[in-house]
Amino acid sequence: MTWTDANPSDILSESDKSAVRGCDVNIAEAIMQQLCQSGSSFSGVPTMRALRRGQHLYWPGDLSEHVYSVKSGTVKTYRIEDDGREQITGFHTAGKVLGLDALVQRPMRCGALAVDVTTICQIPVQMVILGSGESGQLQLQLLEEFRKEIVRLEARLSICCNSAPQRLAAFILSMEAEPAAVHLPMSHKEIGNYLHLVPETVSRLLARFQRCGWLSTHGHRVDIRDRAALGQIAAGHMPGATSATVSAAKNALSGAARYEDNKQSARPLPT
Amino acid sequence: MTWTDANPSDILSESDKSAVRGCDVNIAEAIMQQLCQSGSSFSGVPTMRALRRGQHLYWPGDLSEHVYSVKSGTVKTYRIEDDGREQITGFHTAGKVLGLDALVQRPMRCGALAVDVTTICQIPVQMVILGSGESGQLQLQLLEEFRKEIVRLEARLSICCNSAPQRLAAFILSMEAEPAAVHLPMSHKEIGNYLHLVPETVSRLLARFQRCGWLSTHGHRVDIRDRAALGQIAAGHMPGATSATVSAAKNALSGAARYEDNKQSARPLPT
DNA sequence: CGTGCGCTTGACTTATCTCAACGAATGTGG
DNA sequence: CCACATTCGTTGAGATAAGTCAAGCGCACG
Repeated sequence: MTWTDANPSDILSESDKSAVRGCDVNIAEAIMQQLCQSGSSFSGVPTMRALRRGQHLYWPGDLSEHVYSVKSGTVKTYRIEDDGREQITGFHTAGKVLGLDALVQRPMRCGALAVDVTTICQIPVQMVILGSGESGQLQLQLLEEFRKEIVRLEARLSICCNSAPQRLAAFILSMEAEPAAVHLPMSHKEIGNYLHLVPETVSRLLARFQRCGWLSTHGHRVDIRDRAALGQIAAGHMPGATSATVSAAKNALSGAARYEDNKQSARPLPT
Repeated sequence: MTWTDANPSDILSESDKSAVRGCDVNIAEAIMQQLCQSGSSFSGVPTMRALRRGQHLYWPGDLSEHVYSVKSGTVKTYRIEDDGREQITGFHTAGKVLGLDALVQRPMRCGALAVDVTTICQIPVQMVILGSGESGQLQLQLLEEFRKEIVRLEARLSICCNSAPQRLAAFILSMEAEPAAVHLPMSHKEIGNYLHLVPETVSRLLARFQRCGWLSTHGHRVDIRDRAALGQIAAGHMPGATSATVSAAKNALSGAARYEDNKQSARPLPT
C-alpha cells in the first residue's frame, strides 16, 4: 500500500466519492498488513459481521472497543440534537472507516446503523493502539485518517449552503458506485434530513432531473444519464436555471417533452 | 495540565467559545512542558510574533514548518473555493491552535491572517514530531487536537442551516471574551461571509437585536445586554419570533419603543 | 478634498418550506 | 392469504425568510 498524495480536488465537492474510490489509505488494511509484518501478540482479532436493514452497528454514547470498516452495503450515521431530532451525518459505503472516536476513548458522538444489508469488518481498538505503538507509519496514518475526516467535514460545510438542486446533484454523484449507477437504499426523508431539505423538495427535484433527462429513477436505483449536466448543477454553473428563464419557458414546455436532444447540458431547467 | 473530559455541550453550539475558554488541552503548552521534562535536543525554538491588521500568518497552499498558537488578537482563516471566492472558515482568538496541516506534511488548506493587532506563538513542526515520539501522552494529545477540530466542524455544520438570527446570535455569543463584552474587529461583509449571510442581513439583524435591547453596538465593540435572550434566539427557542406574531405586532411597535422593560426575554421580535 | 468602501434602510424577488390531499408500497395481525 | 394501518412518494397552492437591487450617508485614507 502506498501513501499517495490526496488529489487536491478532494478538498472540494466530491469528498464522499473520493472516500470510497481513493481508499488507498484504509486504516483497516494498514492494520492487517502491520499484523502480518510484525508477528506480535495482540488482543483480539478482526471479525466480519453481517447487518440487516435497520440493525445498529453502535449507538450514540456507546463506549465502543472497535473501529469498523464498511465492506459492502450502506451505513448511515446520525446524531441526536439537543432538541431530540435525529440529524443524519453521513451515508457510508465500502471502504469507509467508522468509529474513530473509540481510538481516543471517547463515547461515540454518532450512532451508526445499516440502511441496507451490509457487511463490516470489526477491529479491536487494542489492536490499533498496539500496532501504532510499533510503527511510526501506522501512527501517521492514524493522524491522516482523522485529517481525512476533517477534509470531508469541510467539504460538507462548503456545500451545505448551496441551493437545493446543487446539494442533491452533488449527493447523487457522491453515491455513484458503479459507472452511471447509483443505489439509494434510504428514504427521501432521510436524504432530506442529510441535505437539510424537506422530503417534498427531494421528490420534486428528482422528478425535475428526470424530466430534464439528467437521470432516471427505478425504485431505489438511479441511472445517471448525463453526468456532465449533474456536475454542472452541483458546481452551481446551472445553465440558465434561474427562475427568470424558467418562468419564461414554463408555458412552453410543461409536460415531459424533449427528452432526446438535451445532451449539450446548457439549457433552462423546467420547474 | 490535566486532561479533563470535554464538556458534552462542546459538541453543540458554543464550540468556538469553548475552544477559547476550555483550552485545557493546548498542544502548544503541552509541548513546552514536554521540552522541560525531557532535556532532549530539538531543532528550533518556539518564538513569539506580532502581526498587524491584514498581515498573513500563512497562505493557502503553503508548506509550513510551524504550528501556531494565538496569544492575543484575532486571526481569520479562509479558503479559496474553486470559483475563486474567498470563504472564511473561522475567527480565532487567544488559545486557539492553528496550522495542524503542517503536522501531516500537507500544504495548508486555509490561509490565515490577522484581522486585528495580534500576537502568536510559533512552534516548529519538528519540535512537535520529536516531542511526540518521546511521549505517548503527547501522541494522544495530537490525536485529541485533531478530534477537537472535528467536533468544532460538526458544531458549525449543525448550526449552518439554522435561521439567520440563530446563527448571528450564536456567533456573537461565541466571540464573547470578557463578560458581556464582545470585540468584532471584522467587517459585516466578513461576518456575513463566515455565516453565509449577506452584509445587509447582518446589519438588519444587529439593528433588530439592538431595538430589542439584547445588545448595544459601539463601533467594533458590542455590549451584551441580555445574554439569556440571545441564547434563546441562538438555540432556536425564539419566543414568538415567528412572522405571524410579528405581523400582528408590527403595527403596534414600529419605531424604537419600549427599551426599558424587555428583560423577560420572551416577546415578539420586531422586524 | 475627493474617492471608495462600509454601513444602513427600503422595496421587491424568489427559493424553499408548510400545509394538504391522494395513491402506492410496505409491513402486521388475524 | 387477506384486511388494515402506516409510512412513503407525489403534486398543488400558498406563506415566508433571506437575497437582490438601489440609494444615501459617513468615515478613512490617499
